[in-house]
Amino acid sequence: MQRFDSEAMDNVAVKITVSVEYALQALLEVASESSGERALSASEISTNQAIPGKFLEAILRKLTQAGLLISSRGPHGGYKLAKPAEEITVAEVIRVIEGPLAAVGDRAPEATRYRRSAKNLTKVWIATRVALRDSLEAITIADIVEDQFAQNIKQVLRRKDAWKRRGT
Amino acid sequence: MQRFDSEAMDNVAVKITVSVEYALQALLEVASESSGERALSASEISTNQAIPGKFLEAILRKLTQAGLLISSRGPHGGYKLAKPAEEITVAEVIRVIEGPLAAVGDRAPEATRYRRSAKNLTKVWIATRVALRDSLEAITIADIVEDQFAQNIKQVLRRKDAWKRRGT
DNA sequence: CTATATTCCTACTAGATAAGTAGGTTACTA
DNA sequence: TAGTAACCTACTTATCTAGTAGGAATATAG
Repeated sequence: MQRFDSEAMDNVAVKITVSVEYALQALLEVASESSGERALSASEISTNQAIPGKFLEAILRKLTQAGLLISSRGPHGGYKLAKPAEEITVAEVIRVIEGPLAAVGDRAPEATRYRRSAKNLTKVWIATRVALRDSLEAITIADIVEDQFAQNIKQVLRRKDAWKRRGT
Repeated sequence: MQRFDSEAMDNVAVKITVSVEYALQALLEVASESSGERALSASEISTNQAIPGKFLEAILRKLTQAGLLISSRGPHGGYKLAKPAEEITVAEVIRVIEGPLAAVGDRAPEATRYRRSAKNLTKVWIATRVALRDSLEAITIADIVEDQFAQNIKQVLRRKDAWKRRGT
């Protein structure tokens, strides 16, 4: 199952939470059904993607309130995409579920201030945020469903070391 | 002081912790002094960079144990870089202090598995990790002290939107 | 050899966050 | 009007973050 060894691996710089995972799984499930105009219920998504039911409901509600999904109640109710899958980016989903893409302590990257020799640290955080944006804003729900990523992303995925861990 | 508004901003995808900030500030301080071969004490670093003393000590110890710093005790003791500042990358520092660069839930990106329409989600996490690596492994302590970043990083920093927040 | 400076080590803590669970309320529709 | 489904509020348990406290080991100067 290849989890990180519990020793010395407690923390991590970029942590994609399971909430974000679930949100994307749900959107992908809805997107792949959405051609038929049928609404997908929370419990269908829950069983199809193996996500705890009540937890998923909260996530779907967030996505609905943020305008990514449209919900309808009662029999044959459920969720549909509020806009084309081509227009929903991974970055957008993360921002809805977790907030800003990048933070340093609890400040925005451009709000950090350092003294003396550390003056230029802010530039590091800015560059990091840009790197993330360039990647996550370039990938849409439609791309993932259809396995049709942009050229630069495809190049990245072909790199031999991309799939290998560093260290340890 | 431009912190994130406490509403709806609790979480974040990429969180650089203050431990990592402190570690980099400390290394930068040591690097800028290190020309004179003088060792810098924890309390000097603490006051120069405004970092809580005892907290900093623990971080310096980690950096020492990981082989980034060399320590000496007693009067005139303190810390020096264990290798040239050009050979210490930001990615390396993050891995020492926090562990792996990227995690999804508590798994490594390549260890994630999804079903049905979510099959290709793993590729998203791989691409994200590569984006981070390309940025953070390209920046060294020397680059930051001297304000001499690589060309691609400099280009990124000149982009008009790099310094602006999205959303909100 | 002793006082002092400094790193090293262990333990504790308050508050926040992550990942759920439980139970009920509202709304739609057949 | 019965059942299906979304909606809402509250609670829980374990872990992590950003510290603090107090002392033990070690090197140097006089």
